[in-house]
Amino acid sequence: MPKKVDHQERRRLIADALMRVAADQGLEAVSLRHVAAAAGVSTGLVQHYFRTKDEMMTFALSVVRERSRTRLTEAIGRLGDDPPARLLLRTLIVALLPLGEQSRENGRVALAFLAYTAVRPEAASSLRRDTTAMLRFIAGLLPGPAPAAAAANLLALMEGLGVYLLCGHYSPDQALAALDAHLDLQFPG
Amino acid sequence: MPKKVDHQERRRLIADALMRVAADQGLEAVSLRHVAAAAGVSTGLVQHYFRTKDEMMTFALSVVRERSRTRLTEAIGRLGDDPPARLLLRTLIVALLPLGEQSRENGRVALAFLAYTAVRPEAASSLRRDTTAMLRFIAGLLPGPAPAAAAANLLALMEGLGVYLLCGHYSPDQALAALDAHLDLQFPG
DNA sequence: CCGTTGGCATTGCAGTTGTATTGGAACGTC
DNA sequence: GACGTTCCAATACAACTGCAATGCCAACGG
Repeated sequence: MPKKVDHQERRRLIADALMRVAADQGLEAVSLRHVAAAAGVSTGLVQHYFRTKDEMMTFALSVVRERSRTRLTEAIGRLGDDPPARLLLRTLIVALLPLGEQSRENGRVALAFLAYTAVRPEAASSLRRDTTAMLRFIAGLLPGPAPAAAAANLLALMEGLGVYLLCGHYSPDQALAALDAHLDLQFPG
Repeated sequence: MPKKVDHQERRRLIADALMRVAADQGLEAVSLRHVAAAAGVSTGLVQHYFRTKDEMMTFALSVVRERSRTRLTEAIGRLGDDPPARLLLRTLIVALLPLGEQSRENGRVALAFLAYTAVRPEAASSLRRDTTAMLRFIAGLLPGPAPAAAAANLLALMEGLGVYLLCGHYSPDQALAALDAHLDLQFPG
């Protein structure tokens, strides 16, 4: 059975093209042909690696999540061992906010998928798991009497800042100022 | 020139149908025919009142904004004169959060439009004006040395809570707890 | 060396899309 | 009552969609 190409790599290449299309024309513009054209391949190839469009979408969503995860672990890794909680949290959030150019692209796609999953509950479970994991992690770092509520607070703040950044309602400076103001409240002294 | 029907009312009826479709199948499912079917009218009628699909979308977006505005002013109106700042802010935010059933529907459409405008900058300006107006209003109510940052903070928190509520990541109780925790920080004493 | 198998391009198809066009019914104005 | 205008339904059309079917080509196992 001859197998020369790396299946996973091809899928990732296609998902990349999908994200490029989705990032600057929206998820509605994502079609087999558009994605294939953006990837510089034939639609047959796309069909070969994804039996259905939904399969392709699901995979692309997993790539989006993976990218965020990667950015997060790298940023935290750069901090060294046992950083102070406030710095750790700030780094975590800054890493996930769409501040740079390619993180903006990722964010746009993530926002599109958010609206997408709001309508397709079967695809929402993975995202939900991500946020509950984040919630637990953040709650473990926060001082105060009610870390769970404070964690939900901080995570929602991050999400809102991300949305407003993507839509151009907030400037990066504004967003960071708001974040720091919040951390000032959360870490008194 | 015979004019028997109320132009604005018809447009609103169509926009209602559009929002119903968008709320439970997403914006991608919004087509002239679907909207017409949901409204129980012919596609010709839809075309008669909106020369193009984009015109229909833009109008629907304005209806979404208007609905939020109405809910907001009604909730604040119920408060009477000169309510304490914290109560006023909480009421404002609770009114805009997708907690009830029909406010969830509105929220879903709003979220879909958020992703929509993230890709079509020409449609984003009205939303941007809304948030800057909100920012100014909230900043005027907040104590502390940096009300602007605190306002951006609070508004982003609201947006994030809304998103997580719509996606089912947060329960209403969680969201309200997070909100109150934040207000506790913002209004010490 | 040859058949089999995976990789991929091409084409076809039925269904949906936005929009333009056509036609007629209902109505106010003269 | 005739006329013009508005309202709306029906249909036509080209472009696009997801998907299936087909066929060619290279590569590997026997």
